[in-house]
Amino acid sequence: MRIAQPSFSTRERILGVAEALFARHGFAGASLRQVTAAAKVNLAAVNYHFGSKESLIEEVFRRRLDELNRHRLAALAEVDSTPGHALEDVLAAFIRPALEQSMDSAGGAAFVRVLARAYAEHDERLRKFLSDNYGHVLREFAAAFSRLLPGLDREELYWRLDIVAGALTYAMADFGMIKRRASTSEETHRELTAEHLIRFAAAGLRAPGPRTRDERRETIGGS
Amino acid sequence: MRIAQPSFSTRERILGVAEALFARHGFAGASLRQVTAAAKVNLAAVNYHFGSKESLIEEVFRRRLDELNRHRLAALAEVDSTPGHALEDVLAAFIRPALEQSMDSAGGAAFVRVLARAYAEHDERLRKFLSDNYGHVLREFAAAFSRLLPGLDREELYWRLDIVAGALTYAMADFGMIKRRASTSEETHRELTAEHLIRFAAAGLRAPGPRTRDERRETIGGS
DNA sequence: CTACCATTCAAACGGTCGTTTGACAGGCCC
DNA sequence: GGGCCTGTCAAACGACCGTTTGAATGGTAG
Repeated sequence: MRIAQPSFSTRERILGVAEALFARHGFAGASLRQVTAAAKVNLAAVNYHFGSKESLIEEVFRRRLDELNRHRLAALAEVDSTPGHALEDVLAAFIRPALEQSMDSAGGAAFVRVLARAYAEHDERLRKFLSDNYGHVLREFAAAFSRLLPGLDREELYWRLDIVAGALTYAMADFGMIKRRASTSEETHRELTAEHLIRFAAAGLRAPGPRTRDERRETIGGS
Repeated sequence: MRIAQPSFSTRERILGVAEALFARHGFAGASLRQVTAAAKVNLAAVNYHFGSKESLIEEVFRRRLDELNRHRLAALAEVDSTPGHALEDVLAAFIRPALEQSMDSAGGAAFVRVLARAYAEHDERLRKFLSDNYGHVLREFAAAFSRLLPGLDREELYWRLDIVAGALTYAMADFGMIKRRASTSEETHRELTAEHLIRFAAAGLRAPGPRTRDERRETIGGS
């Protein structure tokens, strides 16, 4: 596997390789020696350019999250300005940029695993860092969803968006047992994943609220 | 935080503490020295009782997964033998035991983070181990779901179950932004989570299939 | 009591870790 | 030219890692 790209600067090569190795072995599991060796740079270069391993980790996050957030907000803005847009369109604006980045050729695939790992690490420092970069995006989307789901109160909506985010994170990191068949390309697989997620999430978001439980009976009794 | 419980055997104390520390710092991040110190046992005890750190990790998994699978299958068997049971009941058999374990007082809470971490680690060895212990349970549930959703073909069902598993894992590990309020007890919070997950997942599973996309229009066009 | 066995223990093994150091090279401005 | 800043490099620092060793411990069977 090609990791180092000598045409890039030392700093960028470190970032790219670190992303790939953090994804594969975790933050604690990937050592600076592995990173610098794979990037074909000197060991001391990390501490020179980033100060510490911890700062390197943060920089790996910042680079990708800035890009993802830009794409998401741009997609949301376009959807929002389209009259008569549907719930599925807002979901697509949230889900598609993430999946696209998760399968982009230049290392984005690695990053989503890094992101999933960060969630798993459950580190408070890192969580705050993510919330700072992520929070306002999620709030904007919540507002867009709220406009399309006027019957849903705020708390109920946040519950459901939380579930959507969970399913998306899981899908991006390719955790599940659904394996891409060798016959289907990455793009096709991404498109399939996006369609399934959007369809599932739209139905889930539209589900009847907790109070009006009676409406379920007619559907349940069916078979 | 109380970790060591001197009344338990050395072996069990190591397992409990290891679970807690793996959850907090990861498999690579938690050292045997930290584990043995917190468990108040000798450093060599791990290699004596488990052979290696790797085997200790596997044992941490086996202990909890055996219990979880037993509960899930028992709940499924009871649901299956109830005439006229609903999709929500099968979902409850899948989701409730997991959430119960994730909030049980004796360290189960830590385990789900360990589980989430294992997913994130994406290690092939560990993944196979999980699939061996997990696979047949998931297949049984898939069959039960299939009976209640006769219109859904096999592949579509697996896609959706994958999404449910993702949302459940995410919810168990408490990744999301929905925070339990100080006023609500753990049990109440667990019950709320279960209800939301079940309602959301039931709607997602019942969503119209990919072929018959036209049916969505009436729902979308609404607002 | 003796012999045995499972268990615990302190100590040490070789290795790898993140970080620091000081020397060295080259471009750039004065 | 000389001084300076940026970047790279090999080497070393102390700390911590998983594992192994061999002796000590204590209960139990013969």
